[in-house]
Amino acid sequence: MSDLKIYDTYKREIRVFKPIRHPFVGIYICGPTVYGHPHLGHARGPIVFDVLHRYLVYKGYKVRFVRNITDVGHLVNDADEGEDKIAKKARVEQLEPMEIAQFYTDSYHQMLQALNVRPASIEPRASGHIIEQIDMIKTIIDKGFAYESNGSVYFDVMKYSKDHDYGKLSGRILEDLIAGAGNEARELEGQDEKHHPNDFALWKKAGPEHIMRWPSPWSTGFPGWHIECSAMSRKYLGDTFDIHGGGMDLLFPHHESEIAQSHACTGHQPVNYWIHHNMITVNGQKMAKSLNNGISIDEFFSGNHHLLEKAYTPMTLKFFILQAHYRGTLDFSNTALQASEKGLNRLLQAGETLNRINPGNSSDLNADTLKVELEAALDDDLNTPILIAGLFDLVTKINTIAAGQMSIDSENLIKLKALYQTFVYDILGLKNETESSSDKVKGVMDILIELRQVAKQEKNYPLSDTIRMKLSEIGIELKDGKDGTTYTFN
RNA sequence: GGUCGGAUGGCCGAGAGGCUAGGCACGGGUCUGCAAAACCCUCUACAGCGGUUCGAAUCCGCUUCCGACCUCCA
Repeated sequence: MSDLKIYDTYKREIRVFKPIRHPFVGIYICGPTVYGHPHLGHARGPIVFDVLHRYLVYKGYKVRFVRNITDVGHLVNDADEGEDKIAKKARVEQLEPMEIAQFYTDSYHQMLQALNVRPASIEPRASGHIIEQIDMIKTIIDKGFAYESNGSVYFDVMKYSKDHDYGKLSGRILEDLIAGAGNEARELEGQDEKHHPNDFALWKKAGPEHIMRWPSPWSTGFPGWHIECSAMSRKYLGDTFDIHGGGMDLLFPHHESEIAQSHACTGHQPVNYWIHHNMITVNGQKMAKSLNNGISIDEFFSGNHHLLEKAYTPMTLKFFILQAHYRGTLDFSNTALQASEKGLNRLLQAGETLNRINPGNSSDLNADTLKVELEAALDDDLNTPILIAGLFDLVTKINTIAAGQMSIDSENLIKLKALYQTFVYDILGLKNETESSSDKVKGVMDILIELRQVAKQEKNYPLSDTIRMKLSEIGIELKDGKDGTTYTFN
């Protein structure tokens, strides 16, 4: 099997993936902040990294997949100031902060399940790792890269920069950050607590309005946003681990700060491969509340949104996302979604056609060659569009065989079935969403099809068409083929 | 203002010096009582202007337009 090559944001090049300790692979993905229902954009990361996860398992690696839940520390206006998002929501709705975090965590999990995303090995919560975060902050202070100021603790970016590359991951130059054109208007409370404007908070002293608060050596307060990922990834994956993933929008300041904190704390680069996926756009622009183009996952699946012409299934969304490369932006549109819906249907349909094929004596295709081609697509920086193109070539071949214009021997047929199972279902994680029929339903369908067949033979077309139409109305499609009638549930 | 990325056929989207995506839509055909499905055929594009090259969508330069990040963000 050839090597997986993946684009590393830090080194800015495609690199061959080599785990630190073969065959173990540690992956950390930045999960959601649970203060609202997930929207369309939240689906991309889990889907992309799920394919990575599944493909690594396919390649024989033992993967520990960690995806966190941020349930503290994110602030409304600014990384260092303002109200905690979760605490704010709590006051508005008069609920316990943890109740809200739980509610939206469940909502997020429902999305993952609908999208057939494999569960994480560990799903740590920031609120459950306050001790680890405080510990890490202590170490960073001891090593001289952070200082306390009025009960809060800040990371000393200038000091860190003397011997380290702050800004390398996100391609930022410290001087530009300091100049910060466009940032002049920012008037931040507590900015005077910092030695330097670029310093970021590791611990914040809580004002009386903060409901979520924990004791610490410096004050009763709460951890800064970035420290949770550093503390949790270190706890479960070690000082240096294989892969860290997330959205491109997290590059700065979040991931940049993570590197700084972890490096300052442990003396090691925390991550070997940084993988970032791009954003989903609507009419060429990122989804944002101010543009009123945000579509929640629920709205998407129900079709209940002014930008949606109809409801789309989770698998349609997944397939739509997988038809584009993860590093490019992906523009949402109804026509594109509907194209994906039909394409997916064709792909899944061919999988069933495959089960009806009878092997012949000779073979017009070689399953081993196909396998190599499909793997090559994913090895090339997880190029799912190419993989899918290859699968559609397969669809054409399967259909041609089914139509009797090509043949396949039993050995290749068995391999082909396995190939289809592996790539379509196991790696891409697609599944058939139509209801599976019980034996009884199957029996009823057989009776109906037989009755209709009789009607057709008697040229009683009004009756046969009525049967077909009525079934269609309840979502069952009849298709008359050469070898009899088949049906699909819509 | 700074940094980084884009501009591909009707739409979505790969590719990345000579071959060629793929899906959907459109048009024609085979099959069929009709329909659907399936299959076959057709549709040959790379923002503009220069340059490098035997050859450029792909490399270089300039221009125009678009986006992301710089603040919470998947």
